[in-house]
Amino acid sequence: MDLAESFLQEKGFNGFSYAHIAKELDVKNAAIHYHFPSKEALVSAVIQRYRDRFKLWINNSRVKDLSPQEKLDWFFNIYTNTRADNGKVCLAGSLETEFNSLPDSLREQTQALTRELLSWLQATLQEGRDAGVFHFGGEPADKAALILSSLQGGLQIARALGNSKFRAVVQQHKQDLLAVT
Amino acid sequence: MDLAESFLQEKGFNGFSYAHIAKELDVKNAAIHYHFPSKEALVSAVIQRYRDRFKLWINNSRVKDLSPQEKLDWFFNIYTNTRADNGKVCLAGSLETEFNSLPDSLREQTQALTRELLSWLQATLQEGRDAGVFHFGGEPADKAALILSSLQGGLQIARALGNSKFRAVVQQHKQDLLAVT
DNA sequence: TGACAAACTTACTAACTAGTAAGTAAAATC
DNA sequence: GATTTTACTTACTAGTTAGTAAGTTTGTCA
Repeated sequence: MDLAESFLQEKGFNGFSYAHIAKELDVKNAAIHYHFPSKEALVSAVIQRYRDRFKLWINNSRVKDLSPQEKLDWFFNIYTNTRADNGKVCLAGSLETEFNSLPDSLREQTQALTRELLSWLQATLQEGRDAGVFHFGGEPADKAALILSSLQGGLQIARALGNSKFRAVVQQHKQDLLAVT
Repeated sequence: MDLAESFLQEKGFNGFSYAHIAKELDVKNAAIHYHFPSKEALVSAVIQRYRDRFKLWINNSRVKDLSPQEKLDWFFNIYTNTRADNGKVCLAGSLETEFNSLPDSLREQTQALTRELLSWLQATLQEGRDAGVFHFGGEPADKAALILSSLQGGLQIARALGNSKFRAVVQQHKQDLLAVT
């Protein structure tokens, strides 16, 4: 599952095969089918694990009790670390690019994951604006959509044009949110 | 080339084959190899055409003579129309997701395309801020990276969660840029 | 009318894809 | 000590992939 997750983020759903994983583990192709009957089942388990992990984090006091600014920094850092790890891309973003060639169950998993990221971000933005530390007009839901989009897209652009482009995105968000208007 | 471009934006580089194009055109597989010796050559020609088209547009007086606000609207509309056309995704974004499994010449083409989009956007933001119609702190290059990232990412999120998420991104950008601080 | 070239088709290949069926070795359980 | 379960391997299959070589039709031009 670790390898599948890595491959998804590095090469996309259509970019890796059972053979890639088998070679890496030095086992045969069929050994993976023993644990996961289909590629669909394997990737579904990977997304589920990712969702569970995120849920655990945001409900843990280590994140829950942070200030809105620190929460946002924590969230940005997830993406910064993803970027630093072999230029990986957000799992949700990777799956969305190939959404049209995904089996139904994986589409649903991708939808659920994206919804969960988005709603946590929305709540955090709301909380920060209510506390007077974030400044933005419009709906928190819209600002959340903008920020998540740019993080997903930023990781992709960074692949072509380098790390500095991703850092620029994060920095600009902080500038936009924290600037006293 | 039209079909290849569509498939790239709908299913990604690894998501379509010569067979898909051949079937659509009602010709044999080998007929495409006659015109484009390799998939690499085909996709390279598609990206080059896309770059040429963008260059033509931005240098045409119909776009060149617009106000910064109108220019930005024109740019946003490219993405809105891409979204409306079968839920397609930005060509650059599609290629970046699979950047790691792309042949060298396509990586270079993708880099060049992204750089061109980014530098036009940066110049337009600069122009708008100088004219006093756009309001943002920090560097125009960073704001350009943020906007392009979010448009690419927004098209992808829209696949999972629907059109409204993409509209939210565009609306929030206008809110952020035009709000008098 | 004949030569030539453009745009194919037919018929392949070698490599890779997800997935399966049957057999095996070792460890856990009764 | 016998039985069962776990975690594989061996040996496949049917379908798809990009790509090739040789032959065919069609239109153009001298």
